[in-house]
Amino acid sequence: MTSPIALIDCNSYYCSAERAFDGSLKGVPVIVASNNDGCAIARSDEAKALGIKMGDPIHKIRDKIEAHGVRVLSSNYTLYGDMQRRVLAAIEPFARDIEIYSIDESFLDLAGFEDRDLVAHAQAMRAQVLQWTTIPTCVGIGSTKTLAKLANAAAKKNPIFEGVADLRDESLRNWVLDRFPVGDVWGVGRATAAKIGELGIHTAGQLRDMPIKQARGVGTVVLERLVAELQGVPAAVVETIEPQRKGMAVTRSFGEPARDFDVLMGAIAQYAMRAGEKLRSHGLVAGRLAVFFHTNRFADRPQYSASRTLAIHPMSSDGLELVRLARKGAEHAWRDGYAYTKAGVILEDLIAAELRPRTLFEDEAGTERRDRLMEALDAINGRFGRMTAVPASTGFKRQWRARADMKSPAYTTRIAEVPVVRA
DNA sequence: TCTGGGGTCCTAGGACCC
DNA sequence: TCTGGGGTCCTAGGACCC
Repeated sequence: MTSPIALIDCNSYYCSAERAFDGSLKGVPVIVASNNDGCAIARSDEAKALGIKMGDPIHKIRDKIEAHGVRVLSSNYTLYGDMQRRVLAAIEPFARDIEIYSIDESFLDLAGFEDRDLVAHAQAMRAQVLQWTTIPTCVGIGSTKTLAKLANAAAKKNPIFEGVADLRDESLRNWVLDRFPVGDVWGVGRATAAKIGELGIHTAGQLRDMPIKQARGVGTVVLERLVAELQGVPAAVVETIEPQRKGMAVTRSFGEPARDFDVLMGAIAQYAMRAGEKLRSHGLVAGRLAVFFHTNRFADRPQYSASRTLAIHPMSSDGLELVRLARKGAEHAWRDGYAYTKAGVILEDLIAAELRPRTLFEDEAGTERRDRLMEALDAINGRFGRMTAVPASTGFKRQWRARADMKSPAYTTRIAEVPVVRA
């Protein structure tokens, strides 16, 4: 008998986090926009009811926004990250182990809690999160991660569950699975849904009943595992230790297109510096750097997209070295005459800094000097804000900087911006 | 005028080796 | 006339997720 798994996730998380500090957002449609205020990435129930979809470009729903007084906010990741800590603190006593799956979702290993009424247990957990953070949540319970995820979606969609769906009971599970669109199953995307749709599989129940060998043939091992999980056979466990990350990226769309190399390089230099900072904050070094940039693929204009990958040798987290390599790649890939709207720096081949292989003829003293320089840079930028101290190559005008015109304050992480309650 | 950012995993196919 | 087989490693690209 496997122990029950729960998935708890926050409803309209970014919107809910914003509402925690701004009462005027309650009861009205709210959307949080992606970087550059480009598209809607979180919608309150009221906004969903207006037909605003995930990923809708803001400029295409302007009419709706104005007609219904939709409040649009730029994303404030510092706030969402800090609120996540508080949500996790509320959840912690209710599970044996927690796997943080995303900024607003966690899998819980409920081993040891089986003897309790798990629905009541989950309701108590939701109440705790709500009380500590004002953020509403839903909980799904099942014998596998896929079923817990599916239960969670059911709890969200169907009010009869009152926020908690426990699908360990077979007849209830069958009832839900038979009504659950296969395209909404965790791991079934557009391509897979179309492929198995042709075979007459349209519900989660039908996918569960697909012969496992056929699943392997139609999809890959991924679909095979998914069918097993729907049948209640775990193909994955709640992972309690954070796995070593494999890559990291800093990529951005520009507020204004870049037409000359220096402007583009300014953005790329900043991303490379930021990537180095991220590496160092995780105690990692990278062995490979990729730099890319491209034109706006939605625009009816000449298109160009380029990327270059370079070895970082010796492996390093030195921001200035990353900038140097990124420049080399960008120079190589550069083509005149285009309006570039997005660029990025991606680091791969990551390992812990202390495991970094030493190379022959390494300039030990030089490396150490650089390490100290980076330490000082991190200290300055940590204390006075990102981008306080930067290499001159990032430029001074930074006209590529993203728009974020409707960003909420750093309510919880910046003393000058904490909310003030007046008597 | 204006369409996000950051991840993971899997597979196929080429290079290379013995 | 007759021209292997099997393994590893790496990369690019697809699919999917939040």
